[in-house]
Amino acid sequence: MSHSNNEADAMRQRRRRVLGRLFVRAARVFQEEAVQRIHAAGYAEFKLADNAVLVHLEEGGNRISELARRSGITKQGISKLVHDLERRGWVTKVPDPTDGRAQLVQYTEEGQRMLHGAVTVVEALDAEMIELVGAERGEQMRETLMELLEKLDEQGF
Amino acid sequence: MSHSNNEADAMRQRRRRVLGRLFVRAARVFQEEAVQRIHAAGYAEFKLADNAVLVHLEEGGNRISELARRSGITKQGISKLVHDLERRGWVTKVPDPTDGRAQLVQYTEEGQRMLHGAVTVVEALDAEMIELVGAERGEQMRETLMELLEKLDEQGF
DNA sequence: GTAATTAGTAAACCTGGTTGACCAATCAGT
DNA sequence: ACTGATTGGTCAACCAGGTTTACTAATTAC
Repeated sequence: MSHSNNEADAMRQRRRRVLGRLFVRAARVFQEEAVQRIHAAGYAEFKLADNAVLVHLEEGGNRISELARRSGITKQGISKLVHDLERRGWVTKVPDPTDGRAQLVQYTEEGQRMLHGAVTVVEALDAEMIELVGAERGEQMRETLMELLEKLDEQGF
Repeated sequence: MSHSNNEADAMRQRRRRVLGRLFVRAARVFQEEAVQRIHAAGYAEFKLADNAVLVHLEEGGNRISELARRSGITKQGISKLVHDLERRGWVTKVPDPTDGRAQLVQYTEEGQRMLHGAVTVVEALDAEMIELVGAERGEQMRETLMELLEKLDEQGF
């Protein structure tokens, strides 16, 4: 008799299956591995927080306040992060011709190279993970996850 | 013609489907909603970081160093967090009878009530999310996710 | 018994933010 | 054209959730 004793054991078992825990662990593993590989690809100064800006940069540049709105971080926070990214040579600020108060944050050429490298790394990691559970189940999971997020959004979560 | 212009657009589309992003967003939504509901359930002092300790506490208590190992946080970090949880009345430290250096962190009764409330909230939220995509696809996603994490673990990620 | 190890704490620091105060440019209403 | 309100951005002070470094006390290995 495997003396799995009481109800407390069963509870612990149930808690390990909760979506929240699974999402958090999966996110953490993915992010840590991605950052490590980006470092290994020659961009040792990359850090996770950079994504708050980099992910939203579009051709032509974006304003700090827009980046703040999109990323959910205060504009003061973004302002500091952009300054740091400038220092590292990955973005620059140019005056917005249409508004004298504003500045547009844009990738430098080196920044674009870095982005390209990072995207390549991330897509490879994505493919590896899908493969670990098989293409069919993996893509099914992706679709379900996307639908879940969409519904959560609709639902105001 | 919807002038979806160039390849940059396609790239942005692809990047939005990447597992990393999906995991991170799902984790964030789940956690924020769970914390909010735990607050609403009467435990306004609960914070996310508490999980690093609470999730690992077992009957009979655990040592700080053990909690540190399990949670991946330094024992100094855990030490401070435990102190804070003590202040809030949810855990106590009792001397370990088998080792004069050690102390065992245990739930107080109020702490157990809080835990029970939190678990209830989290399980309800889990069920709601599963329902949003339908029980079948939801449970399939959960199983795939669990298998993925197991394989990632085996694989040393 | 002494040396090395382990449990825990304290202090100083770092990162990734937040809030509050402010200036300069723009816009809205008259 | 003027004034008041709004918007874009920065600076400084602070905060949370950690980490590193340095240390003491108890235990274990020989």
